[in-house]
Amino acid sequence: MLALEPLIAPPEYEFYEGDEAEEMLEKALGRFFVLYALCRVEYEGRAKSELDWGLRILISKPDGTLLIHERDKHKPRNWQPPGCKLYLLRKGRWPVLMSVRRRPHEVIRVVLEKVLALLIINQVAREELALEKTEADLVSKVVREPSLIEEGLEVIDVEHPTPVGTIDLLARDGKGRLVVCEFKRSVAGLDAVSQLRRYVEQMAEAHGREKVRGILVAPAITSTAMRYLAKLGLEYKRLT
Amino acid sequence: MLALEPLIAPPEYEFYEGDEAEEMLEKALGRFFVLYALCRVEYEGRAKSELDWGLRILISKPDGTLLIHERDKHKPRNWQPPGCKLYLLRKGRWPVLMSVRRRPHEVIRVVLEKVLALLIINQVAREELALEKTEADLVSKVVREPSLIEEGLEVIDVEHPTPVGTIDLLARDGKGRLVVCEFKRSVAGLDAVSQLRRYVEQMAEAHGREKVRGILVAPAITSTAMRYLAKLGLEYKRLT
DNA sequence: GCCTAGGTCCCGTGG
DNA sequence: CCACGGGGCCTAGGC
Repeated sequence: MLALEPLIAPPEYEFYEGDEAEEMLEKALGRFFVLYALCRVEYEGRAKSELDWGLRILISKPDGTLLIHERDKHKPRNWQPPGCKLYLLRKGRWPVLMSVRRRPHEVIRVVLEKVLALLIINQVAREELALEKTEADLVSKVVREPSLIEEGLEVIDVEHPTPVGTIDLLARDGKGRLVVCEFKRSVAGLDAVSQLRRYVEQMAEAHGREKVRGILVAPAITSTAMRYLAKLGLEYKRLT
Repeated sequence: MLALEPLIAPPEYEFYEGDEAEEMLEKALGRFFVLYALCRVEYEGRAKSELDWGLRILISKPDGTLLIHERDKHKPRNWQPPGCKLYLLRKGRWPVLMSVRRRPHEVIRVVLEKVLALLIINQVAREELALEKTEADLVSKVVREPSLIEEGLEVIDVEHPTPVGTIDLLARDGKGRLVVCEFKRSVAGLDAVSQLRRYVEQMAEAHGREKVRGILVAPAITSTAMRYLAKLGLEYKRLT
């Protein structure tokens, strides 16, 4: 049985470079692999960055995803999304991993000085079903039980398309007025109010402003958003 | 010299479990480590998910970041941001890695059936300086050269605070009118128009609508956004 | 701590 | 293919 011990804290003075490193990486291309290496990283595309020599963790997935992580933070320091192509080339004595995205055109080059660890993985789980409490769940809750917003409400449509975007839920109240509902699963901010306003004014064009109400439905709302909402004659309904 | 070979494609029938696995993981806690394991993942917090038994890659950083990657996609399947606490516990014969976030309260539990590989890393690069072409760069370009927007423009303020958000750039035109500029580094959409409108109307309250112009500055704009913009009497200036 | 806004956002969905 | 909007968004910056 192969010991897993060597996987624990490989001493820093052990590594591969040059031809040796290139050979190892050749086996990895197209597979799921994790690389721990001393490298330089250049990115150019919509934005641009350069990372000087440093020890980094690189993850490459067969779907074209590339992630370059440093010591801190959730987000990778540099990355490439699925669909990109990975190439192995040479720059002087250094092997270089190059990932290319077509649209928009973006390139990452990882120049490898020392490969400290390479883990090539044969099998990784794919996406499976998993439940979540999303905004859509909140909407369907209201579709089933419109009185959660207010008594006498009647649902007309969900995901209702307009020239200025899609209305989460469209309804009619007890007095026959249209009710535009915008849902937020979390704290609603200024952007949510602006969104709701766009939809309300769009509907008002056909029906008249006095015949249209707008309700922001969310578990909470920021104070500035609340003030802005009130000023526009729109409403807020707390719903968790 | 420790061979790196064992790091390459460890056969699937080699693994640690139970006590052995727990011992290995104890050494890893608090360090930067990469784990390849057969595991089950439960997440509960703002949302909720459950992943059935599967082979996954788990990255844990000393800053509390936890990332659980599957075969595809850029984003981790489950994660925890920096600042979370990681604990190692036991559930029956299974070691469990539990990561806890305080606010909002969120928990991830990774139940470990088999540890196939564990890479504990001593040193990883931290954030370094790196240039980028951001929206801020676009703004400063205009601050230095206001004629890029139009002749006779005079910059009054940048990052100008208002009760409904922060105006990217505030200026005065040749005819003494206020000019509110909203910048987008990429294609501007409906949201950008709504944002600009909020600011323009805010400034109009003090100065009168006819004394205030609003310009959306971006390399491109969607057609729906352009229509909405025109309807509101706002302007678009292409700038890359 | 709250709140705003950007991001190489990614990602799904619908036209 | 574009475009819109959500996200457990994350992250930075201001107050």
